[in-house]
Amino acid sequence: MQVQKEEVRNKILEVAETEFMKNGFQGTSMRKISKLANVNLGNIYNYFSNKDDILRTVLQPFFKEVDKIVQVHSDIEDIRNFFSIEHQQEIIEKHVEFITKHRQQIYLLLYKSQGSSLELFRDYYTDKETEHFLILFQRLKQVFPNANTSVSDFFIHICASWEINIFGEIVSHDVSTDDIRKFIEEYVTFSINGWKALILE
Amino acid sequence: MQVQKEEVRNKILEVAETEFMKNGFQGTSMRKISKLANVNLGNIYNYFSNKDDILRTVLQPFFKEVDKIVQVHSDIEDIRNFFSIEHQQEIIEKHVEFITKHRQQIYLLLYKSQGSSLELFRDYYTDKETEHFLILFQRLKQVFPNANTSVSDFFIHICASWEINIFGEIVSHDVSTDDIRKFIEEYVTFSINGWKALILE
Amino acid sequence: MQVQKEEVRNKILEVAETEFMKNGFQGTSMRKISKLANVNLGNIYNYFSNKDDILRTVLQPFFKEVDKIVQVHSDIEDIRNFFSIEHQQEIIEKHVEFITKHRQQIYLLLYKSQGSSLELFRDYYTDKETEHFLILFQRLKQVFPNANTSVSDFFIHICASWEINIFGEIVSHDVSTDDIRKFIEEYVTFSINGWKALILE
Amino acid sequence: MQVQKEEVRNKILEVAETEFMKNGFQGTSMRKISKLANVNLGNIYNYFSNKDDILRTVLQPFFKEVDKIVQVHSDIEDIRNFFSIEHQQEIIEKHVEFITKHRQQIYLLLYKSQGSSLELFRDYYTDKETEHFLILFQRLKQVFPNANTSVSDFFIHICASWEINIFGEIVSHDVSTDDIRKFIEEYVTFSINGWKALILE
DNA sequence: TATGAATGAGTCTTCATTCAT
DNA sequence: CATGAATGAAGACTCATTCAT
Repeated sequence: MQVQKEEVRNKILEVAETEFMKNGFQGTSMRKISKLANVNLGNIYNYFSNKDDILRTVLQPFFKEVDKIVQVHSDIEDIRNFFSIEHQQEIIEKHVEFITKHRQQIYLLLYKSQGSSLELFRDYYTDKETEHFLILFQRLKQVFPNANTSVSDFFIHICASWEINIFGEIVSHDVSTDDIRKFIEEYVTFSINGWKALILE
Repeated sequence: MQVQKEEVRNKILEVAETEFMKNGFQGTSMRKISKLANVNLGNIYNYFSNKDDILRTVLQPFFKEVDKIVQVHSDIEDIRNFFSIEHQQEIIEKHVEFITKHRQQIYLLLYKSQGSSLELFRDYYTDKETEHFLILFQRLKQVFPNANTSVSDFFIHICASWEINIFGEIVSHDVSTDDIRKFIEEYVTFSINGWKALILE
Repeated sequence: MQVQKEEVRNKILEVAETEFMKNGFQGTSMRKISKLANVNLGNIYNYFSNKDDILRTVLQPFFKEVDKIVQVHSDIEDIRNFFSIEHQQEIIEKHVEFITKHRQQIYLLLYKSQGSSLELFRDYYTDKETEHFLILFQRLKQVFPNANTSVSDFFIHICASWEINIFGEIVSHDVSTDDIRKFIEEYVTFSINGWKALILE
Repeated sequence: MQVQKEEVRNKILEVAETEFMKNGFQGTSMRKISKLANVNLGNIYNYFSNKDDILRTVLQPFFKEVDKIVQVHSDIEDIRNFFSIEHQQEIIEKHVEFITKHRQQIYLLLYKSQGSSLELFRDYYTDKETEHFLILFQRLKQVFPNANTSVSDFFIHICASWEINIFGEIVSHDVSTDDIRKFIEEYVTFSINGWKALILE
């Protein structure tokens, strides 16, 4: 009984996730979920309180980890290491691991959640990331007093947004892990030297 | 008479654009357009064949220019000048001009066209941009045979996507022209040095 | 065309009124109205904005007159005439005329509007009536200073409520006009002597 | 065990009564009763055969006594005493006692039972009361052959209905016992003199 | 060209009740 | 007795589009 129940619940979530990804939140009807999951329409409401709840539940495992990732940036103990390739690699490795794990959810959240209560997640996350970039800059100023930290807020915002965009692109394109790794190296080289040029001269 | 008709047509387009931007393509009903435009619901179908057609027409002036912009990169007569700040400035200045002019349409297209036939425009445009990046690279190789042009396709794709994302961020945030200019300088400095690091060493 | 339209509209109202009276507001579904009126369900919403709107429209002719009736009491120019049988007859005659005219609507409003925005009409009307009774009493005190006007507010409330109840009973029972007239005489005799006993001793 | 079961049963009835009174019979769902009573939805059907049954059970203690009250009028041993204030006081005192005791049930029955099998109780009760009024009149005629007992049936019906309406008003307005008593005196004075005027002259 | 009524399938959600366990 | 999943119909309302006039 308990097993059967979990089965139905999971079937609903599974079907919903697929459909949301294919046709978006607004483009997916409860009827369709009901039919594809082979679960009586009304019965769905014994498992979830409404359509939005299904989406939130689909994304639950993702949200549980997303905060951890966001906090990674704060743990900058030695800012001097920040520009080291190793450190960057490490950070991004964690991100990519995260991305690979939640590929589908990220895609759903970034591109297919319009009309749901989560449609503003992208902005929320961009703002969070921007905050971390700014904290990073304050630390930098303390350690390198001569650094030019007058970079415009909007550029920082753009960079934060870029990161999320990168996540989006990765999850949109089914890039192989190897390609991701190659890409990371390029990205790190690219941005470290970009930042250096902006800040240190 | 013809003038009157144009008025009706334009009123529909105007209202539709506003509503699409506010509530998205799927979130906007023909009824609402009809009411807000003060044009009879059935009559709308004398001007446009369906809802999707309205969106496409709204974005028509934008599409007319977008190809020009896309082709800008191809006109690289002297690739040696490519890394010059002046040239980059010029290119991006054109982009910003374009962005400022079509701010609304870009926003609509990037964030609010889900459910329409244009929902894949972002991908289409990214691909176009990626192509241009690749052409640029071939030219580069011809001129600087020693350049390391083994940058991964995915990274190039990411950069093309970044550009579109930047467009999206700009049109999403009502940045002042001055801030845009400051931002461009930073962006150019940042990316030129990023590319240098990737390619020339 | 215009004629046909009115026909449909009236058919909806007619069917709705009948069904509301039979099964109450809550007990009547839009589907049923649609079927019985032979009007496409969605099309009903071209005529009325929602179910409640239908009820309100059904009762509109009633509401237009109800305020007139309510104000009748205020026009007491000569309070000395108040207890005269003629005056009472006149007042109630007007009421009965009103009741006979809007028999169905009153029934609907008093007994079958639960769940609609009009479900509190009975209370609203009772309060209005109570107000008028109280005004009447102030006038009485001015003219007959020795009158005992210490009748409890609740009793006055009960009498106001009684009136409405009488309306309800009349419309519930298809009483003939003759019987109504006979009843009025009895009611007037009964209540005038009741009030005399309460007030004048 | 048996005690526990009684608890469950009572909890259901208690919650149902509250909800029926708040939102009416139709406006209360089994789900809500289940949740508020903390009793499994399906399990409710082990105690009651359906929603209507719950309402009927809620009102059972009331119905058990209502017949006694109705019969009070029949026990007129000496019709000569009928108009005595003492006797009327006594009768109505009993009614008020009854009302105070079953305040909630009366309210539920009179105003909130639409859609249930008891929605016609008001009519049933009015008819019963009317019968008693008529019996009373026959007795009166026997004792006072000169009395004018040609009062219209409808007026009697109205008076019976008035009583029920008074019950309704009392239970609707949380009148204090003192106010009820004051009101009764007024009511008795009022109606006795009303009847006198109608019958004895 | 303009009207707005008509269509029919669609939206999400809730209902009372039943059933296997 | 208790559970809570299952059922199937129903709830009000909206949709893009078509059509006769």
